Amino acid sequence: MEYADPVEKTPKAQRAVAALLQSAREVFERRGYLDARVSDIAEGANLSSGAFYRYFTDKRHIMFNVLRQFISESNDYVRVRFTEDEPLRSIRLSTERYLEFYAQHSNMHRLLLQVGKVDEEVELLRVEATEHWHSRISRMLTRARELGLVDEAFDPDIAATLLGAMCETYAYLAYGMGRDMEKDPKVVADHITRLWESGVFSRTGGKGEVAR
Amino acid sequence: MEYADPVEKTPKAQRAVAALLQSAREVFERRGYLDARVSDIAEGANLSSGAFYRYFTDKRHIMFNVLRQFISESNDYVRVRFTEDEPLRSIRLSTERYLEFYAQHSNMHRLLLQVGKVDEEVELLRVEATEHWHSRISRMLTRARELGLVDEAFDPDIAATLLGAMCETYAYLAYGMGRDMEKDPKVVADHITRLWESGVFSRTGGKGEVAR
Amino acid sequence: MEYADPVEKTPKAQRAVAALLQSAREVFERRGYLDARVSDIAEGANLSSGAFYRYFTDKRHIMFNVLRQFISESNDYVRVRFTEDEPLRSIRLSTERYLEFYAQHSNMHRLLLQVGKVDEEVELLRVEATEHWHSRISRMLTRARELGLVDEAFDPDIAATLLGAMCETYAYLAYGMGRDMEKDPKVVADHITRLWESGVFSRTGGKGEVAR
Amino acid sequence: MEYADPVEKTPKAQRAVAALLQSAREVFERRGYLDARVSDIAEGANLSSGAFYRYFTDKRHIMFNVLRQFISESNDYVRVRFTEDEPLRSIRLSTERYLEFYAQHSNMHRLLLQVGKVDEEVELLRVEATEHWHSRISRMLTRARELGLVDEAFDPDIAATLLGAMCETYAYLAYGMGRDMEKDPKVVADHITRLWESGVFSRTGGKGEVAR
DNA sequence: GATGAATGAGCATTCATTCAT
DNA sequence: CATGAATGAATGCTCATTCAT
Repeated sequence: MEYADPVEKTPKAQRAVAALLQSAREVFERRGYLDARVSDIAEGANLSSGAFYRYFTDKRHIMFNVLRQFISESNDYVRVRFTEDEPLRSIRLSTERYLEFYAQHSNMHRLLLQVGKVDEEVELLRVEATEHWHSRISRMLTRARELGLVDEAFDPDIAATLLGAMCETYAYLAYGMGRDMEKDPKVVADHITRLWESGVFSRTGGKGEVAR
Repeated sequence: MEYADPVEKTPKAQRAVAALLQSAREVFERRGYLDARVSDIAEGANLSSGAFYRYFTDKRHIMFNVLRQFISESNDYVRVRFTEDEPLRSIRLSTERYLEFYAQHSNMHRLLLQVGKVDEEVELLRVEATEHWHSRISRMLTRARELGLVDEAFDPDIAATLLGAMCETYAYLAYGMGRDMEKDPKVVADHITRLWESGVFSRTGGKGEVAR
Repeated sequence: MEYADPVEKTPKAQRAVAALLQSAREVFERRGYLDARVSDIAEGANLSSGAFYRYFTDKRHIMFNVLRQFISESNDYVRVRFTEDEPLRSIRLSTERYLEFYAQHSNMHRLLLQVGKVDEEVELLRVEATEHWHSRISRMLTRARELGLVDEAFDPDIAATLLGAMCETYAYLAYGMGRDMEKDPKVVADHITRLWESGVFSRTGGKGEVAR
Repeated sequence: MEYADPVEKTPKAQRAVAALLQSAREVFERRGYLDARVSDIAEGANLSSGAFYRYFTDKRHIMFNVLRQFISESNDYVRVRFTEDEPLRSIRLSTERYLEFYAQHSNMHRLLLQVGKVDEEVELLRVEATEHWHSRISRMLTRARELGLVDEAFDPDIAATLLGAMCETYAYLAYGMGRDMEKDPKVVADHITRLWESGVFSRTGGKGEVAR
């Protein structure tokens, strides 16, 4: 937080800020936050390292800006309209969107995760963004419950968190870590949605009751 | 990998290794891997920093040992026997165990996650441990499917991964980040299991009861 | 030296120079010479840092101007007319004036001293100003000696220097350092003058002669 | 203050500290505090710059040590025994000692003065050392006053301060600045003492009373 | 086997000064 | 003339690792 967005008036300065942000993003993606040198960032923007400090307090400052921007983009992309009589469709769409975006920006997600593990405040930022998404899903569920579409037994908050957890970790493994897993967002979203819809266990199935 | 476990013969040397591992674990938990100083670790074991290098190649070496040991403990704790005719009961138990262990060792999990984001090889270690757990669940599911207990539509691997994802992320938020969430492993495991059993959505369209 | 006084023709330029000098003086007093930023000086004069260099060669240049001006003010204030038949009265008055001025401008004195310790040439400036004062006193003494008012044994130059030394250091401690000392210029000047007049030791007192 | 004296146990470490202090003193005398580089100090002690930080927190730390040591040496040198029935002799001796020491260590005095102007805490150290000397003289005067040797009109504290001021500033000009002045400590001490003894003005002289 | 002293690479940061606009 | 963006030299400091004792 603490860090304000740089607001520059002259066009030249605005260009410099933009170039620095772009360069920082590239350098961070390439080398990670810890190994990124301010001089590299500046150089990537065709600026001297001194110029960097005209616009940003330090490396952490520009990192915050880069990540905030990314989180914001991500939020925008994932946001979907809620269709009342088909709540699962909305959730499925949002899930798919999340996976798509992750797949396309796995490097930035990697960065976000890395920095979070090293910088408490960034982690808070990240988690709060996640929770923001959860809370939207939670609201959808609450509404759906009012419509009698959702099992009364479920706490919408927990359920939303669990959904988010599935998406996030699956995406990390599939796209971030490149594990050998189904990659198609549609297929994965489908699977998740089905799990949500009917559970894993066969409806007709005999003994699959919750064990106690 | 690369690093062999230190195998010392003399009792004195064995004690030194044990003390260093213990100290390293404490220091890592307290300060994180990056900020941990070798000298602190040595000091915590009542040894000089020079002595450290008699037993470990470098800081990374001891970190690997500490983390491998933790992962191993974790695996042991989470392993449960599979009860064929009550697969959900087994899964529920394993889930609960996982959450319990996480709650009790959230600092070590935090460490493991941190280091993973900074050291590729450690991340592999961590992910493979996770996948090991997934694969056990996957095998349970496959077996349950053969018994007709599981919906044919589900890919056991994906399902297992999704289950693991829920546990892991939920635990991270609840215990690692201390977010304001349900903390009781039993309650959470219950929720997750119920989701698995019947899905979120009401079967009858009505007020879908929780299966007992 | 080297630096010429800025002589600007247009009224605008003259105003700029005046504003810069004023601002520089304030910034120097507030932060000291070393920590003063050219940009702060310029800003204080409502000018860009680039404009600064239109009027002054560099930071040192304006510092010289500020200090020369201060020294000149000081000289003017301290100058007193010599009353032939009452030399002590003149000296006392000059002493008092010196102390008064110092008390009122202790920040500038602090600056002058600071810069002197860091810039040989400034120290010369300062010392020469001091010696200029000394030499006036010395001339007074010489004249007084010719009149038989002063003990033949005294070298006027040394005596003048010693007088100046007393004033300067006392003022530094009392006004510059804020030590817990008599602050009233009149009282201090009185003391000093009395010392000059009759020495510390009791005239009638027994064995207080100069030890050899 | 804040800084503790480095107390090292092993002889090697003690030698390193001594070498660093010696080197620091030389570098400081040669280049002044501000322009001295830690690396130069280390190099002068045949050590790497890293080694420096094993013993000292930073440049300021070693500077404090160097200056404290110097002040202490100076105090020791100047301290003289007080001869009750010849107070002036004691004062004269102390004066002479002060001048001698200053002449021999004018570079260190220059350093002390320079640093004081830039570091508040050092200035306090310096001033307090000075005042310590003053207070000793003050005590001598008080005692002498009790013996009826000193004019009742004099405040011993002010008088002591004035004496110190004369010595200090004279020494600075003569030895520190190399001005063209009498350099022989005996002669100067003589002059000062005479001033103290009988004042500048001729006893028999006509109108030289203190002007009011 | 220990000790702990020594090494030295590596990077962030500041700000006086210059110069394109 | 003024602006304010860009330059870039210069150095303090850390700590993993090595090595003399």
